[in-house]
Amino acid sequence: MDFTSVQHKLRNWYQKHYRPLPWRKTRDAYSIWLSEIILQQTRVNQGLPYYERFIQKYPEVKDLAQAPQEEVLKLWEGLGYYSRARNMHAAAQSIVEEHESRFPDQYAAIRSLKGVGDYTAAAIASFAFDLPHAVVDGNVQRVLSRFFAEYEAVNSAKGKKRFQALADAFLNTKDPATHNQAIMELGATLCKPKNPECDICPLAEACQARARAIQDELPVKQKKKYDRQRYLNYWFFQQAENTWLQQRDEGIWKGLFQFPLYESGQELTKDQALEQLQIMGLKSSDFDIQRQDLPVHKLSHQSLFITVWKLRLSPDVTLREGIGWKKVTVSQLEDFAIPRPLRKFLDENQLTLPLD
DNA sequence: AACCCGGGGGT
DNA sequence: ACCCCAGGGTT
Repeated sequence: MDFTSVQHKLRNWYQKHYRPLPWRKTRDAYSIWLSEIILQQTRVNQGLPYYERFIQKYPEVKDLAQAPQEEVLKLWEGLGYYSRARNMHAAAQSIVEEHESRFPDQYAAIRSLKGVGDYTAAAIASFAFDLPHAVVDGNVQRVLSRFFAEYEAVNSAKGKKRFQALADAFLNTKDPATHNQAIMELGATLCKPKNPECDICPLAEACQARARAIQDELPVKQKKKYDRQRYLNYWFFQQAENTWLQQRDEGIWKGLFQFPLYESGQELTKDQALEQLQIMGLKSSDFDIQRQDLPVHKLSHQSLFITVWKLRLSPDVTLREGIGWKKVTVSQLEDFAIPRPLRKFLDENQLTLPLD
């Protein structure tokens, strides 16, 4: 099938309506890579300030490679999916070591970088080097599913192959960079999940979903995940100006810092909390205790019920520290990468700290 | 194939 | 309350 005509309509539309985003003003592969990692599962408006901060702090790949991981995580704080930051950091170091600090310019080498999958590799290859690789992200899946009235589920193994094949066939190989940008921009601004603006869509005439009025049925997605409920109890010890942190070593928020954690199967009563503290070697006369339940932290796949137990320790008590605990002053807390709900807790309690 | 990994904004 | 976002890695 010949897509020349619609490709040109798409391209013309894009050149007239695109949003002037900072990573669209450069051909620098490092900058483009940085933007693509930040934008994975992240809206443009949410990622923008982070992109500016990273470029400012790490102008070149070598700067990122040389930074301490905890500094990178701190800069990433609040953006979520922290493995992106860890992988990006490791990839920067591999570029320095294996590519002489030059960002690789071949698709296979780009694709082999940590944290770079099919989408991101195609994006970098086309945007930075004009290589003819078609991107397939959520926007593209939506546009193509409608344009071709394709009912195969976008998240099944078969569907992924199918949509990559459609994207490959639709790609304008004479200007893959603009084509890729354009189809994503169309999905982001006109061909939206709900209420697509078909009236002003450059692909409207050839769109099969529009012809059949089935835009709302597409794209098809396979079932959702169940919602796990977890109960996180944080011991916010305070003794004079000191408090304690521990670094997470697995699962959600890996690498970030939190107060010492006790996770329970259900919401903890005060008596149960006191029992746990006793197991940790504390007598009830050693501290004042006050609980604060944080707003339920809802994620795409789990709900976190977080309780912060504020514990003011007597000056003469020696806390028996757990493995990996770290004693810091309350004023140092701002220097650590801390999960969003705990950071909010700290921000909102700032005025009352320390608790005497 | 199924599951894990954050946080926020639109509807 | 639910959906989705410039997805990728692990099991």
